[in-house]
Amino acid sequence: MSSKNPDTRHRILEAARTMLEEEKAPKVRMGDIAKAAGISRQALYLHFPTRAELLVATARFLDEVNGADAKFAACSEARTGRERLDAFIQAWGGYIPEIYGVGRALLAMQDTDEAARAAWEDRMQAVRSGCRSAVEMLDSDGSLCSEVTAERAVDLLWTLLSVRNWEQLTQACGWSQAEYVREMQALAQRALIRAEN
Amino acid sequence: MSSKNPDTRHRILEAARTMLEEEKAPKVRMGDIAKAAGISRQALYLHFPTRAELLVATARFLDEVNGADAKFAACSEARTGRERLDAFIQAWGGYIPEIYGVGRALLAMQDTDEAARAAWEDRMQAVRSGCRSAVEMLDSDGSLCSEVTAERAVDLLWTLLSVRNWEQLTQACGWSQAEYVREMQALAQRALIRAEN
DNA sequence: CCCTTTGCTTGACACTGTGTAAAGTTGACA
DNA sequence: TGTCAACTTTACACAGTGTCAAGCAAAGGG
Repeated sequence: MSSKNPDTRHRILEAARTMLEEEKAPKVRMGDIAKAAGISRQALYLHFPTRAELLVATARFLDEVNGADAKFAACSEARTGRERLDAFIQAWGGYIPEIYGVGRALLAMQDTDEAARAAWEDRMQAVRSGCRSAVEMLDSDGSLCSEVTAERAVDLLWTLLSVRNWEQLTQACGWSQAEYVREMQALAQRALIRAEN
Repeated sequence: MSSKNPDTRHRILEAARTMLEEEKAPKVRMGDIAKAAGISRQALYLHFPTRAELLVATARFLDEVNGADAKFAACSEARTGRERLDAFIQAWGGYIPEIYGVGRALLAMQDTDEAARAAWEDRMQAVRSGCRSAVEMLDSDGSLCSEVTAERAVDLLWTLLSVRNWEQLTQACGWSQAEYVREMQALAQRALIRAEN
């Protein structure tokens, strides 16, 4: 639509990706990204009208580069609910650190920018639908814990796997990624899967 | 130290409390609070040097007014680990909505303001120590799930009970406060308590 | 009754970051 | 040679935080 040189656009996205990988993603400014892309701030606005839109585009770009969709899709090859749950949590454990920086930046502006909030929510639908498919399989499997409805279980799982949780457990509690994934697999199993009696 | 009229200070805190109770706490500005307190913006800065410090003071004020400490302390009267876990989750379920607004405001600026981040973390120590005492009792009780260490369980519980989770489940998933507390009690029990065999 | 201090007021302003506007430059292409 | 597209530079509006300086009004002591 409004974009000009697709090459420049690509350079911007690459620059944004690199910048936003770093620790302090929410502090990355438009000017920083422009400088890293080797263009002026105004040229940046020619390609992306707002910061939120640039961040969203970067998130999409990241997903594309990392083949996020394919990784999630691969989970549906699992043949039991339990396997799918594990596969999904594993996939998610790899996904979150990939988009962590951009996600943090987007989340940080969600209070002031409704578009950013909606965009991030939209982004998270991939994760949420992964939760849903895992839980549905548990349900049809008969392995879903009888004390929880499928709908409830989706919400719970989705919340357990939110970026915020990841953040809290890795940063404040010092958990490693591997620990986190393992622990969440165990937690989800204990909380969602019918106890074998 | 720097404070002048303690009466004015109190009026400010009351005004801040009221303003921050509302939906869009992170958007509440210094000027808004000053106006609500019936003073000028500059007078506000005479009492609280930064926005972060005002928010922290407001949080403390809220805790005091609501007798938060007493409510958490009452949990230790429980005589079994299970009871204490339930009592604590119940207390927490009442606490979070009380400080929700201020907490949201503080969390929203944690990326740009290190002081705000540290202050909120500090505030959350009350909740975290509640988690610790509940888990410790489960542990000495013999009712803690054998698959998880006590330290791990504290981290997990703390994360389950974070404001962000509350937020996600109530806002995005439409859960009510009562549902949330009930469901978290159940989840914590399934995830942390040894299965009766 | 004056005089000082205290607590606040008003008005101006620096600073940061986003986003807009306008005019100038450069290179490709016809 | 002329024109168009993509980008540049400079300037600026706007919002919000925090600072500074001068003024004012009331309380209280000499």
